[in-house]
Amino acid sequence: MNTHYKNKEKIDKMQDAIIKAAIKVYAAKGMHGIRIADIAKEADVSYGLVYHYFKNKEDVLNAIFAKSINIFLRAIENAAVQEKSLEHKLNSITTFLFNACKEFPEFMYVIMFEVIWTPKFLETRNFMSFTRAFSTFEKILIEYREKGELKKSIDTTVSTYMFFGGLEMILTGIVIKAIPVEKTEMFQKLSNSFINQYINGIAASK
Amino acid sequence: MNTHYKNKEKIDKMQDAIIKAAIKVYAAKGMHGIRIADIAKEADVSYGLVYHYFKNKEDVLNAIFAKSINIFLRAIENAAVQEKSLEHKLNSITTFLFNACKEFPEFMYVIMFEVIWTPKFLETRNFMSFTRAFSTFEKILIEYREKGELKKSIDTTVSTYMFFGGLEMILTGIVIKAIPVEKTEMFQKLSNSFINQYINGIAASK
Amino acid sequence: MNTHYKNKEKIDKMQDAIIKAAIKVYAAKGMHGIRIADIAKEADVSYGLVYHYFKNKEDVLNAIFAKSINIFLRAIENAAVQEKSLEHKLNSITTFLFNACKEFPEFMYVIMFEVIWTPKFLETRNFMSFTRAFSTFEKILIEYREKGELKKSIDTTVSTYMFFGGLEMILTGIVIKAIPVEKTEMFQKLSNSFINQYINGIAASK
Amino acid sequence: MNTHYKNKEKIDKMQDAIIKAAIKVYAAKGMHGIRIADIAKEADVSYGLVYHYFKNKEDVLNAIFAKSINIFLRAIENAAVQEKSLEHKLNSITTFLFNACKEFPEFMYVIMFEVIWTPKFLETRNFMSFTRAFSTFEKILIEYREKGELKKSIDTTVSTYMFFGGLEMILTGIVIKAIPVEKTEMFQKLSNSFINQYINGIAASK
DNA sequence: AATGAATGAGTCTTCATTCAT
DNA sequence: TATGAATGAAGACTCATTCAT
Repeated sequence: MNTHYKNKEKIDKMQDAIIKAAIKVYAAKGMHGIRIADIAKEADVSYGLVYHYFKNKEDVLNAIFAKSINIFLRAIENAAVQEKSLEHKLNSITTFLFNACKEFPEFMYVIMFEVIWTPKFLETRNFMSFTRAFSTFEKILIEYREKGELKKSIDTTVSTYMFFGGLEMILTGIVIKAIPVEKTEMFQKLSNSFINQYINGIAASK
Repeated sequence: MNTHYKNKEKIDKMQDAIIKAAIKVYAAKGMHGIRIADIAKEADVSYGLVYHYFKNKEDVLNAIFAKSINIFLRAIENAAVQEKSLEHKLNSITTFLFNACKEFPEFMYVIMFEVIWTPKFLETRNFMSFTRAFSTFEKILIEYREKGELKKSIDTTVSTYMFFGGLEMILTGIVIKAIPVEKTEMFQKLSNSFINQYINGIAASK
Repeated sequence: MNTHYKNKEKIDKMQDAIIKAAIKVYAAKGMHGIRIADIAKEADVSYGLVYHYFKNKEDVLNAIFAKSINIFLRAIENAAVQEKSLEHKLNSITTFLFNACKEFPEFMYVIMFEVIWTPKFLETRNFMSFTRAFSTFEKILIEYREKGELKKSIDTTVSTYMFFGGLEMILTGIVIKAIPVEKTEMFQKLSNSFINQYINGIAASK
Repeated sequence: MNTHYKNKEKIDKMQDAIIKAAIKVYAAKGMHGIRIADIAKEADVSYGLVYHYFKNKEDVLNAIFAKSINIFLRAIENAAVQEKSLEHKLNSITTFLFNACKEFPEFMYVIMFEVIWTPKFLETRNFMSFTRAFSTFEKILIEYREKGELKKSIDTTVSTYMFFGGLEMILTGIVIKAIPVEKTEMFQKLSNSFINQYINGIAASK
């Protein structure tokens, strides 16, 4: 009865293993340097097998993107719905991403470097994911501006871009080790500095 | 008058034409999608000729980078030496880059998307260029913090990354037309919003 | 029975088939005229497949050499260890090579023309093979000179070079059909003439 | 009046300079490694100029051969017509070639390695030159055999091949420095050893 | 006569993808 | 399922040759 079900599980597990391997290779060789043969070797399967689980290379690439981008979106959307202060919401986003950097640096490397800025992804439906993330965030800002917690004068679009741009650059700095992070507490310090400065920049003056 | 001199000029002109074509192709196809044949076609020369002016593909890529990165560095270093207020300095950088977006969007596209974030460039001597830009900027912040114009508490590294990250993201938004800029004045408005929020975030409270 | 073993065999067989094809092409077009595409066509495989079995063109060329030179070395070293007269030893070498000419003329053509005299092979480790062959042969001469069977006055180095040079030239003559060999017996006659004259030239006078 | 004549001279001089350069390149890079650009650089002219003096690459190659082979032929044919003993004749040939090795090693390298054994040259009219050299030499042997100075039993074809083969191998040994020749007298010693052994091998027993 | 910029055919090599086992 | 042999399209690069100056 559930042979079928079991197979489905197996397929999912295999696909996941291949995507994980693909992300590693992606991190090491970049979007265009990535080769099916390398992915297969990293996943310790034959390259022929990759074609059982994915239609073609493009399909693997899309899977990498889909898996990666979700981490981002979920963090933001989770934050958006919380009944908390703006600072809490921002903190929830940054903490999540800083933790990801700490725990899956390779993964974040891929998000930071390859997935986000590859023109290919910006043009297609993938772009929508970012658009959604940005507009979800902007809505938070608008909400808090209307509550009077943020300056009336701020350009929420600019503020949104500054948030993601600034955060991304710091994460990148960490990932490429231009910003050294020896102790775990450092992550929290960086996160706090970032949020403080960011909120100071837009908060309504008391 | 001087044949030798003329030839040198011709060569420079040709190299420049090829780099320009290369940047266009780069903008359209990305770092790895770029093909010598396309560059040649774009420059309206045979692909064999590209090899008269450049040793190989790598050489062309490096030339693109060298040409691109300079725009960035010069803007920052020019700003650093001006005897003006912090706001003026930041404005000088942003204005320069916003103008570049307006006048050479393709060019900026390349800088934003390909050159800056390509792992290849982050590893080698090219990375130094960015390091230099970042540290030049950080020195400005430190200087003004010591003058008492900025909060003692700011982490200048975080602030530096936020500046470049935020600026880059906005420029990117413009370049990919996610941020629509119909009128030229818009550039100034965006620039002002950005600088205001940025300085508000770090300025010492009066 | 053992799949792994079978694969190894298959690989060896395929490599050998490609080398054989390569030798044919080599014989027809020479060291530099040889093209991977031609080898593939001769072996009746796609040129992509050549790269499954060999790293690159250089690798194929080296394989040709390795296969070719061995025929030579073995003949000489086998002869050296035989407990027989000098005449027998020389005969053993010449017979072996004459037979090779008869049975694998293309193969010998490659050895004679391309492998032996290609500067590329003279420079590297390949040269060592020849050095070894020559010095193995010279040791035989020295041994027989000390036994008193050869003139004390002979310069064994010159004699060694004369042996290989003379033999090579005759083999070449045969291979390019400048020396016509209609009947098999002719080989023995040529071989005898060569050895007689050679030994007469160096034998101690009775 | 003799402007025309002068031009002819100039042309000859230029052609010769280019061929000399070509031989150097030939010696360094071999038949197929040779490039017009290299020849031009070696001759210190533009590569375009090569096409003023030679129709194409093939033409240059042929010129190299023609110039090279003549050295060989003249030595042999001069020897043939001398009214001297066989030993004298052989000595005249070997001395000439050993001297060439001493004085123009690059030149001889080309003859030894590239020109002689390149299949291309063996097939066409160039082959005739060698055929002629060999048969001229064989006629000398036949003449002396009839005079009773050489064994009736020798196979003059084999003897001819042995002469050229042995001589070539020794010259090659010298050219590639496998046979070290520190002092000039060494050449004479090598030459003597060679001729002695050679003649011993074929001379009628007294 | 002389130069070297310009051309493009020819080759090597890589790698996604297919398919027999 | 799983393997890896086999295929061939695609692209970098070389170099003989032409031609405007």
